[in-house]
Amino acid sequence: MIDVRQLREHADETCSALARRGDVTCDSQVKELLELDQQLRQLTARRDEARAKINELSRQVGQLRRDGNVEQADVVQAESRALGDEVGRIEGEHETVSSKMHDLLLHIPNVPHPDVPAGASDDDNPVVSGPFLPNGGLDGFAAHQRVPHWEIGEALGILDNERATKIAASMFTMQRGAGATMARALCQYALDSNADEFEEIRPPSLVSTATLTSTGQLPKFADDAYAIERDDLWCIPTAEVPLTSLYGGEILDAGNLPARFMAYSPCFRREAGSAGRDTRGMLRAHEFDKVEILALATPEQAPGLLSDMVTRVELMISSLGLHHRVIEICSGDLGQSHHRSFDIEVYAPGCEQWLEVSSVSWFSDYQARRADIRYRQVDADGKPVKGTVLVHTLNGSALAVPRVWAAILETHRQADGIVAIPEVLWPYMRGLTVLGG
RNA sequence: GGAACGGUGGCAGAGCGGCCUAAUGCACUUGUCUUGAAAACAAGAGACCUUACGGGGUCCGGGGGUUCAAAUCCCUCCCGUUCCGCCA
Repeated sequence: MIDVRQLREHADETCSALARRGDVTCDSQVKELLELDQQLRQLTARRDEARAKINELSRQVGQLRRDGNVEQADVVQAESRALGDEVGRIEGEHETVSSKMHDLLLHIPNVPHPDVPAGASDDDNPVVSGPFLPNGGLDGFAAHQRVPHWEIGEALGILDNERATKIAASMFTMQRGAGATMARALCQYALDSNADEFEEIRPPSLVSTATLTSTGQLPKFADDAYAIERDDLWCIPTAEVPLTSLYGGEILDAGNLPARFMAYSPCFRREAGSAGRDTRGMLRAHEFDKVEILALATPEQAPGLLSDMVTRVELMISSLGLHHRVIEICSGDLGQSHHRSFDIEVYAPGCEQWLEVSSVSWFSDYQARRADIRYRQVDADGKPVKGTVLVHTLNGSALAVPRVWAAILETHRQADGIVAIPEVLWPYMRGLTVLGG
């Protein structure tokens, strides 16, 4: 959520920053929020005043009873009871206003970073690095690379989506043999490559409603997540969800920032809005594996971490011999919680499209406010400063398995139909260096 | 899943309707003393909301209730420990 105090004091700036998203509802939402905020503060003041009076009167009642002055005690008691009723009424109003306000806050998006390029949709996202393609560009791929991975996978017996559909449902995938090994190798490789700075976590794959709300998936995108209603749990759509909430409700020491985590996890997505799209192969599935990297940082550390994380993903993709480009998400295409965001896309010559394999994002304090993750600052002498500050959160996929797996099949397919496994994966392949050899 | 007992400040741990504005100990911070440190002594110290910056309010696992008044009584949910059952 955005900062109500910031909004109150700099309403115009916030509104015009939000307007860059091109979402017309923001303006009225902000106005309504400010009104509710005003009401809430008045109600709080009235309630606190009445409560202070009750506390005072109750103290008197206790004293009077101890002194044996029953008559006077009854009088004061009656006065206090009347005030108690008054407090009850105010609290009722308070509750109504504050829940309205909270609901609104959960729907108002984050303020874009000033450097986010202007644009209306994903057509306006500029390429900021690359494209890194073979000589000849998109025409530089050989004919034997222009086979879609679902055909390659089936021919080599390493992809069996038909049976995945039989035992689960459509849009589930299944790799077999060396294909399954390579899927796992990719995770292992991604974890090992980031272990220099990121602590490995193996988080729960099911989380509570509160946890899924902290990262912004709820309440707005409930249809996209798998719910286990009987136990009031949700399947995580990404390890970002448990990792962000790792320190939810806690106060960290500035000395421990940035705190960096990485996790392998399965990811579950209902893909409610995209039925019938990308149904073939590995481009879109209800369940897939991913290694996520995430950082909790001070506002000062955040920009450097953002570019570091993008660079890490680029290096990983290059080391697999894949062709990529980095695009920046423009103001009109930015996700609700995002402050600034970059996508890393890999070119898949077989299905002839750029595949989004990672999205690295900076959330400013938007998620931290929801999840209540703060830190204590230290002064020049290293002594703790009074008060607390919200952390900034950043995250991105270090490696999303299915699309990378698909791009490897297509990019490294040789003239003989066999796929060369990238050398960096060899240590994890039990001696295999090719698929289908 | 069944039973019993628990959840209090950074930690440990008392309190079981009103002098709780939460004891005490440890840890912490600042003074005094000291060349410096330790020890001793003294004082202080949390979070959140609000403020006319004097204050005021909220927080004893969460929520609800009883009461003039709740850490304390009642209901409910969550979490923990131990025993039983079941399992990997």
